[in-house]
Amino acid sequence: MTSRAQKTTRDLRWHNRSDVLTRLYLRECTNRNDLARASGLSAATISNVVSDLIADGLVGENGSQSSAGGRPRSLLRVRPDFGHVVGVDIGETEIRVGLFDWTLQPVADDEVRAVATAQIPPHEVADQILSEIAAVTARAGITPDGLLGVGIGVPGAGGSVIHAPTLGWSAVPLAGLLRAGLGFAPDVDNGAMALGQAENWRGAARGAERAVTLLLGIGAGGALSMTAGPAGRARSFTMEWGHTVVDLDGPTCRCGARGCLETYIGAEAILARYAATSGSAPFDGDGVEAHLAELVARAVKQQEPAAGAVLDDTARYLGIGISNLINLVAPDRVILSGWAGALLCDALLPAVRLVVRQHALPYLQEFTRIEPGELGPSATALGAATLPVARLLADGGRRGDE
Amino acid sequence: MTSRAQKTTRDLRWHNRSDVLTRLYLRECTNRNDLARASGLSAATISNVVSDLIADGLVGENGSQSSAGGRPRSLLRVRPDFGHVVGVDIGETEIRVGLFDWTLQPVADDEVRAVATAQIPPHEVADQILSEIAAVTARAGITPDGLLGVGIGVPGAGGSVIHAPTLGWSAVPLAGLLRAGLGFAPDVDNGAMALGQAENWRGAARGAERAVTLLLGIGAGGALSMTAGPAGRARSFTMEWGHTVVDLDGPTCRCGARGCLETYIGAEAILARYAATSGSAPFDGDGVEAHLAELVARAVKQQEPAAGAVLDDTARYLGIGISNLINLVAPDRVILSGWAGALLCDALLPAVRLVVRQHALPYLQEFTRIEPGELGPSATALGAATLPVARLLADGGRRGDE
DNA sequence: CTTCTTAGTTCAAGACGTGATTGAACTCTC
DNA sequence: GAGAGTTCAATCACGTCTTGAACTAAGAAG
Repeated sequence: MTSRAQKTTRDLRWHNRSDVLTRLYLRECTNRNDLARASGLSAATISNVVSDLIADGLVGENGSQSSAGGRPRSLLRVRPDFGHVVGVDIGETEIRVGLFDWTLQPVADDEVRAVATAQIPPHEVADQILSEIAAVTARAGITPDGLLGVGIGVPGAGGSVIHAPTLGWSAVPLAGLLRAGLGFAPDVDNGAMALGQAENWRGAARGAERAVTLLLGIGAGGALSMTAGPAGRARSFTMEWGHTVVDLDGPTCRCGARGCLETYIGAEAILARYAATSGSAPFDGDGVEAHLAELVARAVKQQEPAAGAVLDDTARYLGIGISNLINLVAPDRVILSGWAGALLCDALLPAVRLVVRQHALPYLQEFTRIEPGELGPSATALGAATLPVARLLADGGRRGDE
Repeated sequence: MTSRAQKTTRDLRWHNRSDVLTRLYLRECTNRNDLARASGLSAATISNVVSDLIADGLVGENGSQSSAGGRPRSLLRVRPDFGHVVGVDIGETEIRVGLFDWTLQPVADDEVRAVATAQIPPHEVADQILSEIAAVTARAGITPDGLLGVGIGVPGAGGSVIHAPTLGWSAVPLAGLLRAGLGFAPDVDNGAMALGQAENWRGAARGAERAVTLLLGIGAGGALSMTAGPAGRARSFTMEWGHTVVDLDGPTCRCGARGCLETYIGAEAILARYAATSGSAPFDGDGVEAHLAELVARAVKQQEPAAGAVLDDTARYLGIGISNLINLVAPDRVILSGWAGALLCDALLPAVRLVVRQHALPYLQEFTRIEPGELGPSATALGAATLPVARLLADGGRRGDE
């Protein structure tokens, strides 16, 4: 109930420390002078804070840079060897576990385990996660309790209890299930949101003030992350974009409503539409990714009009769905991600942009750029890894005991 | 560019002052002890801050309240006589100017001037506003330059330049136009957002963490306001809800797209639908409010099936539009306001709630309450008046010169 | 070698919040 | 009805913070 903003003079220091550390982490600043200018703090304070950060091993001096005829600036950089984090991506068909240093450089190849997550009870999912974490850390010669944190991206809503309709999870205390095995509580949150944060820090949403990250796959999730103006910390929330109605009398969606966007741009919906128009065998639910990839390939080669038509329609639906988002939340960046997003982007992006230009309100779309995600297939695991790092940055790099 | 969060120990004080003042203003706390508990500050600090606030005339002691066998608590209350604010509602057909004390109690009847705001140039609108402000303040024996601030709600997006499609405004520097006449810059922002803030403070959205306020009229605007968790300040933004597509192949909207929600639930759209089904004379564009009121009356009396059917459809469209919002931003409160909202609420609310129950995702709608606005016909002017007050609270009650 | 320029540190001063202590105001019980 | 108990509020010494100014460090230019 009591507000967690800084109250005492001591909190003030932690706040400033967090500010400085975050700027260094995001590489907005590389020396003490920059930091002073950007943060509005005095050079004296920067000096104090930076020496604390160096003493704690979070930051290091890394050579120097000559300045126009004066003492050279000593370059400051976050030290990758401060510690490691793990990112876990819980998908519908697999669990992917990545190990990164805390600057988000991968340290080992991801551990990927095929698991029908929706068909086994949550506590077994938790066990699988623990064993994969043990495997990936062992392979890198680290013990799990030496980690700075573990982040977990789920296809649902975050909090202490997880609701994830696609997994059939309702009020699952995932963090609690993992706490005992890890020795500390992991950071669990929506995968799209986590991915959005990763794109914000290192990917296609760098510099955006209000970015929407869309996760296209079998479903269509989304997350809005706002840097919240010059004052506040970044703030994100999840959007069930796939379950917004774009056709009052459209087909029935698995959520029960009619005409949800997902029934038009979900991977299975696209394949079903193709099967219907091309007269080919109806899609049987297996190997969605491969089928969609083939469909896109055919359309690109322009050998098959039916494939092209299906993708044209998809572009229209996508564009309308994105236009709705633009009119509602006025993002300055829209990132298309997820495995289906990656497949569709090359072929569809120009068409989608055109549809948006026709549908979204001009004064809103004017500032909106629509871009493909830049973070590749393990993007969501990387995104999940940002969760504990974000907490670390917000705390100014405080370890548990300090 | 430099972040405006508190850096120096002095900013810390202003921050705490703002916190305390806001709690008193919103009547979350009524005495020093409450304040200490709620804010997390020590009793000593509360004591200091409160005496500052009293010395500055922002807060007064107002009797006392017996405590369980001890010294009675002295009741603290924000002093209405600290100053006045003006709220201006720029509608499509009229300008309404209200004078309030800074606790938002009306001081004089609103000045209302019928102005076809879309048909005269912005600088004339500005002149009209200035003369109405002069009139309403003169009537209360106040001079405009003694005001704490002036807030202006526009049907569009805020900032230093206003975009308001319904008025045909594009990049109008309204604040600049008014600055010279007022002697200070007014706070200009979206009307729905301002209204949302008012409902948040004094109306149907009290206590909500994430409230969506919908402004129903000829168009359909919306605003999302978040209290942003325990740490941050409230944060709001505008949504062009009326221009989200709910029917891919629906009728063409004035924005150019097809199947916008506005073409189903806009007041004129409802009347057009009625004219079409009842075979009565097509709506001629004049006296929208009266026509809609009559339609609702007929439906309620159940004398005319056509009227009832039109409203049933309207409830369905409204419900779907609201469900989309719930799935996207997961509000815990949805407020239906605006003149059309007021007319429709009594008749439609149960039906709307039912539609939402069927369409929105269960785990999201579970926490969402849909309520009519509580603030009456001058709600938007009142909302506009919250704009300068919000700034005052955020500054801890700092006047310009301090 | 001296002077200039820029980067970073040190130090005293001013401001803040806190806990402990004290004072104030009222109720309850004997 | 007087003292004990209780609750509210103000005061003060202390530790911590940021800041501006003075100062040191380190290289460039002349």
